[in-house]
Amino acid sequence: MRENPLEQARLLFIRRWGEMAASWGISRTMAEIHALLYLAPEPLCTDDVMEQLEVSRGSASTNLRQLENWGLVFRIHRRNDRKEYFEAETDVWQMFEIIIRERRRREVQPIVETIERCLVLVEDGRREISGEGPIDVDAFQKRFTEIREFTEAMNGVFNLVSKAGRLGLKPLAKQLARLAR
Amino acid sequence: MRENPLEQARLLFIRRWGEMAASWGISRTMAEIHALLYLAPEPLCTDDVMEQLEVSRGSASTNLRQLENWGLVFRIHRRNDRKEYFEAETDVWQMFEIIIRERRRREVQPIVETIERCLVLVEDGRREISGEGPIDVDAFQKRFTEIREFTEAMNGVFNLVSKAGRLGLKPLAKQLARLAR
DNA sequence: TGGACCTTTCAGAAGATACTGAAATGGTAG
DNA sequence: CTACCATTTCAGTATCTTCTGAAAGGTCCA
Repeated sequence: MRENPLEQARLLFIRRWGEMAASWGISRTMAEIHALLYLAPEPLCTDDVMEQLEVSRGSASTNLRQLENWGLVFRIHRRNDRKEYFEAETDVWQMFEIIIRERRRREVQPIVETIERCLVLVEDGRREISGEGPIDVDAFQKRFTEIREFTEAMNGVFNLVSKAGRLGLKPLAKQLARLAR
Repeated sequence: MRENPLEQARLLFIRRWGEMAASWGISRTMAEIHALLYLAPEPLCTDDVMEQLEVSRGSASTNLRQLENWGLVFRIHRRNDRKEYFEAETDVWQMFEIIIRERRRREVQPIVETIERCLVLVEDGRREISGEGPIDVDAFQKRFTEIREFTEAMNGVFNLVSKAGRLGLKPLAKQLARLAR
């Protein structure tokens, strides 16, 4: 089994996927579980995960739950079997959409709201110090508006890409990509 | 100073930028320093950073160096002044390009290479087990090719977006974005 | 050459994050 | 209701990351 190339590929991918996740603020184990399920030909149960990745029951449970919350993994019940099985989303475009949507909600939204708040504060400040001092309020404000414009543009780009994926327009995305060169 | 709205905005933004960074695998302090410099009307020196963010000299030095390595911050020398000053890249499109280019090089490239390697291994495995057992090699291989296609498409999209920014075609990016709705 | 001034480095400390193992909880069938 | 099986929770622990403070390293000028 150790020198079976298919098995080698499987283990290599799982390891690398976990390593990469670390630099993206995702725990190594969670990513490894995701990779394991992504490659699995059929749903796995908690004990399969524990055994294959050598993690504790607690860790497996917690991470599977989190993956489920992200919407990247589904819980499956089987008749005459109390165990729960888990299956990964295998459409990479769908995965992309899920990840972007969730990260936007959890991590981008707060900064967008902060920018809006900052712009309000800058307006307040501008009124307060009108005709006073050498402070360049315009330049200060510009830093905020530019970030806002950027996030709006990015928002749109991601919508476009995910729409392209959803409609099965993968070739279109490629086409778009080629345009850029 | 505490109730000056401009100052409030500045502190709020720095705080939030640092918090957000944590979920993206970037250290809080490094992000705060970046935000501080991004909003600063003129270059700051190490002591300014230490004072304003209440961090040690070692931390300031290390993080400034890292930001410089990323290309997000520039080191500036002044005549008749031994101190070094630091200034942030303020063009957000440029920032985006830098961040994507660096993360791609450091974090996406390894997974791409792994995928290629996996595909080679799968071909080896296919030969080895030809006409044997019930293992569905095709399905297994498909998981890898789909990720490869996806990364290629993404690559192209990012090239397009960064080109749009580079050419000053920000309105185009917005237009593209609107298309998606 | 020596001293003033700054930056970098790094060992140890602090802090954050994730994991373990076991107890508590939940749910199902007899 | 009880026994059984599986999942969840959580306090304690391990591990990894980042920070601190001080010493070492550079550089410039008198």
